Amino acid sequence: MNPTRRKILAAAWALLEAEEPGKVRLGDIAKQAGISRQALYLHFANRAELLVETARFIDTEKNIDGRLEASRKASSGRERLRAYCTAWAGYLPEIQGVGRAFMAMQHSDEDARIAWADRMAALRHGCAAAVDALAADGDLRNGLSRKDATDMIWTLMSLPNWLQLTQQCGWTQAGYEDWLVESAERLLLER
Amino acid sequence: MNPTRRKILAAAWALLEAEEPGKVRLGDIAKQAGISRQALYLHFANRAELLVETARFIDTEKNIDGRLEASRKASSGRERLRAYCTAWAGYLPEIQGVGRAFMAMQHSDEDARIAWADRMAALRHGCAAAVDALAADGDLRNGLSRKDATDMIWTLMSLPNWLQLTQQCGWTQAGYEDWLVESAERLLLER
DNA sequence: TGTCAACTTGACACGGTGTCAAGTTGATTC
DNA sequence: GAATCAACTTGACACCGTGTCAAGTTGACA
Repeated sequence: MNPTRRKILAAAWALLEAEEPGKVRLGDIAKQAGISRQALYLHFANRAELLVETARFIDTEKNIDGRLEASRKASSGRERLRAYCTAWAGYLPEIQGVGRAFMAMQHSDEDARIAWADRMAALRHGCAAAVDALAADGDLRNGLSRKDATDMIWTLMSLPNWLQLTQQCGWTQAGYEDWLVESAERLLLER
Repeated sequence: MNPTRRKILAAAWALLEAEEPGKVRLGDIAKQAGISRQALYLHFANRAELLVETARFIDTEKNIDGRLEASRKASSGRERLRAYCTAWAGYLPEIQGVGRAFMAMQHSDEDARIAWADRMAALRHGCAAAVDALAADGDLRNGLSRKDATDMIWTLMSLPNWLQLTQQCGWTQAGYEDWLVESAERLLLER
């Protein structure tokens, strides 16, 4: 990868983790990367695109796809649900900075809205796959449709929920993980 | 109440319900109220204060306090939990416009952040009271602390969750209400 | 007639994004 | 050694919404 581009993405990543993500300006990122603000526009069309690429950058650096993909190998639906929940729970703290920056832009920038929605759609596909595996095992709660089950767990896993529990309620990351797995099972499985 | 003030609040309310709340400008509200943009500042110091007062306005117009208070009268903890969940579920669609406007400001405006946090703190107090009632009845799930139970249900009830389920997943309001009550019970109660 | 409060019109500063234009610099190529 | 080219710099500026300031206008009431 282009070294300047890499410097910019690393700077964006670092700042979004360190500061209030909604308050990180493009000028701050440029300064952190050691270039001029205008040079950013030689590599990214606008703020939204920079955020998208930063998210992709983190994905590859942290091998996110591989981690999430691993849950596919689970033998049972229940096992798959657990694996997917823990993989996502481990992913969330990595991208929370970018995620919050996206959320801050949602209301003003259409591109940002779409980009974040895409990302959440990918998460939902994984949820749907886990639910399908549960249904195939006959483990899905009686009277619960696959769609509703998918919607529920997808909502449970959302970034705002993670933020509220870990940032506002003071839960540890481990506590959040346990809660997510257990809640998913309580809401989806027959007991 | 001062008639101009009332006109402004009604205009803000109407616009926040009708449009994308993050995109409603003060000028739009003024025009809708039939006054100049500057006249807004004769009644409210800034955007955040206008939103706060709009929320209070809706509260009194819809008798929100009374509705939420009614859940206190429940005889059992379980009944109280149900009543609080349904009361809040009925409240959410009323203030979703203002709520979204607040959420859009969270990242840029400290006043807005605090105002919304206050509101959510009030919701949490209600959650804690319901959890206490459950605990008094011995109905709280084994091994679940009151704080964790409160955090869980408080998070479940959040506006982002309502938005995701009803706006993105296409759930009906009734579907959301049923889900909230049932999920609260599944997560908090034994068995 | 005079006063006062509520409101209007119009101008402007501020901050962050994104654009435009005119350099500078260093490596490559003839 | 001169020309070229891409990457970058500096500096200016337009746009948008918020919030401020100043100078009118209007209508009620004394």
